[in-house]
This record gives sequence, structure tokens and C-alpha cells, in this order.
Amino acid sequence: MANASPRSVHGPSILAPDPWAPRTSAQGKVHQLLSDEERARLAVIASIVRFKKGAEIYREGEPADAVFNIISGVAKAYTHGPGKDELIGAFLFHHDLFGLAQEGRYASSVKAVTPITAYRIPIAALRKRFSMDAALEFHVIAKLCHELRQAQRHAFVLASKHTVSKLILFLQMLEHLQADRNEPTNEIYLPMDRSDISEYVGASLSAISRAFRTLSAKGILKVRNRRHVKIIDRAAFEPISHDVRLEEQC
Amino acid sequence: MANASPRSVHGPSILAPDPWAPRTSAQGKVHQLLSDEERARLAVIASIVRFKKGAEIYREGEPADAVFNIISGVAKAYTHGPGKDELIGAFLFHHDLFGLAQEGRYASSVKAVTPITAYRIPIAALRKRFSMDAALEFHVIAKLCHELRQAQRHAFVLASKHTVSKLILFLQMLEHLQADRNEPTNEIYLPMDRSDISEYVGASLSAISRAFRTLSAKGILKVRNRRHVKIIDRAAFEPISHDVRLEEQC
DNA sequence: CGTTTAATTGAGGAAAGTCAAGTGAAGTGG
DNA sequence: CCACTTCACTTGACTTTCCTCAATTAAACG
Repeated sequence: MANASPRSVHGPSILAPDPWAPRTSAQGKVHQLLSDEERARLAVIASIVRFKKGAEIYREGEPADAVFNIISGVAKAYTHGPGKDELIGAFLFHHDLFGLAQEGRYASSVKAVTPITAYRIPIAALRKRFSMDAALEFHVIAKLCHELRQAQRHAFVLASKHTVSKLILFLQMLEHLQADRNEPTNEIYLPMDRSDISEYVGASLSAISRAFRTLSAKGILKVRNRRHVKIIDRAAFEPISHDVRLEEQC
Repeated sequence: MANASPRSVHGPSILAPDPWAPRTSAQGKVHQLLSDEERARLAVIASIVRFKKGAEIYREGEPADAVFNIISGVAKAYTHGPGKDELIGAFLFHHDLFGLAQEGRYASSVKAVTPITAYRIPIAALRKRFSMDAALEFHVIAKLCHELRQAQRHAFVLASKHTVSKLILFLQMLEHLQADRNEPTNEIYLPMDRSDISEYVGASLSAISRAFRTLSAKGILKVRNRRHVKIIDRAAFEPISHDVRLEEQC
């Protein structure tokens, strides 16, 4: 039920805008970066794996022997900080690529937020393909640029001072991602629970709860249920995002 | 005076660990990812540019026609958030690569923190090289992975709750980067001013000032002058990083 | 239908933000 | 070389927000 499944699954799929695409061509559009041929070739070296909700896909520090490409479901990448608490670094959706390593070991842990289906591509095989297929490499570069920008947005969320702003920015991110995946955007779907959100935006669980309350009390947002919210007052939603006091609007 | 200049400048230089390096080989080491040959080839299409301290190298949203590779000096990448204030996304040092684009436009602005010397590589030419040189592409992938991890660390800094922790994490990052560049690490050099630091770690200018004061009052740190600090009590410095209350140590 | 997990809400206290004033250092020009 | 201007940084007082801890309520699961 998670994500729309493609009509025919050809193989691994990377979806991202080309960072250097000429400005004349379709802007702001995400493209399938792999040709059917490439996907088919990758499919040969990939296997399909499944994970139950909450399952750990891999753990930080483990030897990295494969990368993953999500077919359906949502995962979270998190890392155990120097201290005790964790920080969720990213949520991973359909088409996302993860498992990139550092010194041969995974740099973060990944856990399934919903049931996951994914391609598992052994690194050795992938690397071999790299040396034979320059286009594939380039597409991975494009994807990485995309992830880098995503990380930049995350930084923005973390940097906002007020929890309400964090939440708005977070919801906007989700909405954009949803749009990129061609899913309906009249409502925002929250696959993760409140505590995941709080760990992602850098706030306490209670603060998130209160922020939802504030936004819905002001009629900016409607919380249909735990997993579905709808933007009512988009005018208030969009620009306010960042640090403008919402209080002034009453 | 900024950074040590290489004996002979062959051309652009990318320094990063190979993300998938076998565990048997030198771990944790950064490598020059480009062969002399590659650097020479890149040098042909690159030009050397200079910027004064404080100069804007490019601005967010401008058409991206070149990437840069720092020879000496320090720059900062920042972005104007949805609202009014800016967020510094990264500090860029010797060997760093920046100017990667989104939809043909720069995703952030970059300004020189100290005087800068850099290679400027036109994208068109670079892309052409990509299609002929798979190894080069792979090295860019490695560098991007490295930047991604750096962004992850930044997220950690932003996510810590107490300013003192943010500052410690930040200083640790600088120290590691310094070590990677084979510079002396008995003292940490801060090329940027306090306000840059505050924008990077997500705190107010005053808070940073107070955090320095706190650390130096506790004898953990010695602030020799605005740009140079020395870790005195490393035992307190290392583990405490994250959110453990420093107060408990008194 | 009871049990477990997720989310909300309340109260108190600590930390950081803002605003504004004061201090120190660096750089300029005479 | 020194006085002056300017900019960077520090410090203080006050306000606000968020975190912590704990108690409830609501929803999911068997």
C-alpha cells in the first residue's frame, strides 16, 4: 500500500534531476536517469530483498558490501552520535539509493519505517560495471548531488530556531518529495511516527506535538489522522516557513 | 600565508578517501584521487582565478558554468533561507571541489573567507572529459560521498541542543580537517570570524562568544587570539562533545 | 476487549535569543 | 609613529522558547 508500484519492474531505478541539465530542457523535473538497458544490466547483478517494518537493514560500521535501491516503502538513515542520542539523517523513499560507504563501512544505520522492498546490488559487481559504463557513473553523480541538496535542506530545518518553523519546513520537504514521486499532494502523508520526526528536525517529541497543535489551532493545517495532514492556509504556510513568528498572524 | 602551497602545482586536485576502499589498505587516510595524468589533463581545461577576502565567487541561482577547486584559502558556502537569515552550509578548504549545480544553477552562494586561489573548470569541458574518463568520474563520486558525510556531521552539530556542544563538535571538525591537510594540530586555526561560526552551528553570535568563554573558564580550551585556540583538557573535550552537561564536571 | 504502543498535555526550570551597551583590536590617514 | 575610526567581539539584562519529567488520553494490535 505504500507506494505505487511501476507497471513493469525492469530493475534498479535512479530518479533525480540532472544537475547540469541545460536550462532549455525541462527544468525542475526529475528524470529516470537510467536507461532501460542500464536497468536491465543492473538487474542482473541485483537481487530483491524485503524487510519488515522496523527491521534493521544494516548498521553503522558494518562492512559495506552492497548498495540498495528502494522499490517500495520508506526507510530512515540514522546515526548514533558521539553521545547517546541518535539523529535521523534522512528518510529514504522510492527510487532512493543508499548504502554508500566510508572506508568500506556503512556510515549510518538504516531501518525500515514501513515494509520495504529493495534491490540489493553488491558493491563489487557495481564497481565492475562502473568501469565499463561511464553513463551509469554519471547518473550516480547526479543522484549524489541530489542527496547533497537534500542534506542542505535538512540543515535548514535543523537550523531553524522555533519548532513550528522546523515542522513547516519538514512538511514542505515531504510535500515536494511526494510531488516528485507523482503522488497526490492535496494531503501530506507521514509514513514515520512523531518521534522519528522529532529526531529528524532536532526537537523534542513534545515540542513536535505542540507544534502540530499550534498549526492546527491556527487553522493553517488540518490533522486528519496520525499519518495524514492537509495544508489549509497555504498563504500562511509557504512564506512563514522559516522564522517569522506565527503569533503575529492571529 | 593561508595554506601551504604544493611544491609543484600540476592541476586540479581532489583529496578524499575512497568510500569503497578494501579494508586491507590504508584506512582513514585521504588520498589524492587524481593521477598526475588526470590532473594535467584537467589543468588544460582549467584556469586559475583569485578572489580577495570577502569576495563573492558566485551567487545562488546564477547559471552554473564552472566548478572550482581550491588551491589555497578558505571559502564558505551559504544559502539565503526561505526567510531572512542565512545558513552557512559548509566551509571549503584546500582541495575542495565546489560549484556542483542543481538544474543548471548554483544551489548556494560562495564567498571567500580568506583570499582564495582556485582552479576554475568549465562544466562543458568537464562533462566532455567525464565521457572519456571513467576513473575521473569515479573520483568525483568519491569526493561527493565525502561531502555527504561532511554534511552529515554538520547536521550533528546543528542538532545538538547546547551551544557548548555545538562549538566543541565544530572545533573537532576543524581539527580533523586540519589533520587531513597535514597541518599541525596542536592548535586549531579559525579562518572564519565568530559570526560565521554562529551561522554554521546554528546559534546566536552571543551564544558562541559565551560558549568560548565557558570552555576557556573551565580550562578545557585556551583562546590564544581570535583565530587560534588550543585544546587543553582533551579528556574533557573528546567525549563530552555532544550533549553531556559540562556543568557536571566542575 | 484488554494490553501495549504512540501521542498529547501540563508544570517547572534551564538555556538561548534579542537588544543594547561597552571593550578591544585592527586598520587608516595624518 | 601615533591618534582616530571602524569593525569584531564581548558582556549584561530581560524575555521567550524549548527541554525534562511525568501523568493522561488515544489509537493500534492481538
